[in-house]
Amino acid sequence: MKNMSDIIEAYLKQVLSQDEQIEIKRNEIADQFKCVPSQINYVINTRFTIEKGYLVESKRGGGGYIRIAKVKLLDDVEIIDALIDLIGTSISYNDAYSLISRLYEDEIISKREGTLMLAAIDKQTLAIEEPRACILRACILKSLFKNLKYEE
Amino acid sequence: MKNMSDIIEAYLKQVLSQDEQIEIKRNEIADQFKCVPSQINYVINTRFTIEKGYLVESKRGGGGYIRIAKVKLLDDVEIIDALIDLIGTSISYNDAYSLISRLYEDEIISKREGTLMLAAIDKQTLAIEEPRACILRACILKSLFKNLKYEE
DNA sequence: ATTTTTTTGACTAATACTGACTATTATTAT
DNA sequence: ATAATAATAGTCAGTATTAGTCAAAAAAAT
Repeated sequence: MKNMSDIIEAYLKQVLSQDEQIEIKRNEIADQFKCVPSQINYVINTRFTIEKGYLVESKRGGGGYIRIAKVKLLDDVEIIDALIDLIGTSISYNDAYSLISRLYEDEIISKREGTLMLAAIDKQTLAIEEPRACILRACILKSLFKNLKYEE
Repeated sequence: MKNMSDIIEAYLKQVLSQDEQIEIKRNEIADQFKCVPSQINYVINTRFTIEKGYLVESKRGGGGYIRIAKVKLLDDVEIIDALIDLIGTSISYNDAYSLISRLYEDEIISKREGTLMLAAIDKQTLAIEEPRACILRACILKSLFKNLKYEE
């Protein structure tokens, strides 16, 4: 007998194998598996991450839900992962520019997407002093790059 | 779509898809959906905001009404400028989400561009506490939107 | 023995629903 | 004309219904 998180994971994936996306009620699943509701969050946070190819959205309040969708990982995942490693925890605008250029040259992003990325991380936009701007820039850039890995 | 507010929203939008603007009687809609009249206000205040592209007018007293109109802007630049104005100096993630959705619905940006924009401004990405995150988010979003106005 | 993963629950946050009270406008009575 | 009444819509705060967070305890793996 595996642990409960694995069982819930398997159950959700089994349902997902039939539909492209599923909508669950956190409390219902928790009841079904006799666990506390927050364990559903644990399962989702550890097993249905974007890195593993899932997109999760939710809404609270009456009629609330958690929606899990399977996304298609693209071919360029390895290149992107390599670039994410290069970003590290801090990166200058110029180095970021190089990485974005690289994505454009490899035809992973369009010119317009590249321009948008640059707009998001330039010095004037971030409007803070240097050591912290580089850290923030790295966070934003990594988030942008991660999102390039999947489709839909 | 399980909760009443979503159902009422969908109904109103369906009627709006046929006419440019609609005029409803609050009590009639409340009767129709078996809810209290103030729920109609709730739906309007949460779903038919100016950020989402709607204009609402009303009149009380005999012959009173609530009029909902889909705002129509002329060209892309105008829409973008209007949205930049709405950003102001500080904006929550949810409000930003509405604005980006708006650009997508108006076919000014692709889905992937929208996803990238969201990735650049989400809470986890910015990784700072709330008052300052909203300010930073506004800076980034304005920079992104401004870039949409120029094509190469 | 130590580290990692899982489980738990108290607390927090977001969204939806309700009803009593208020505000405005139109109509009717004086 | 003015005042009273009827017919609307608005506000706000309280309750209900969800989901999220976080850190401690427990269990499992190393």
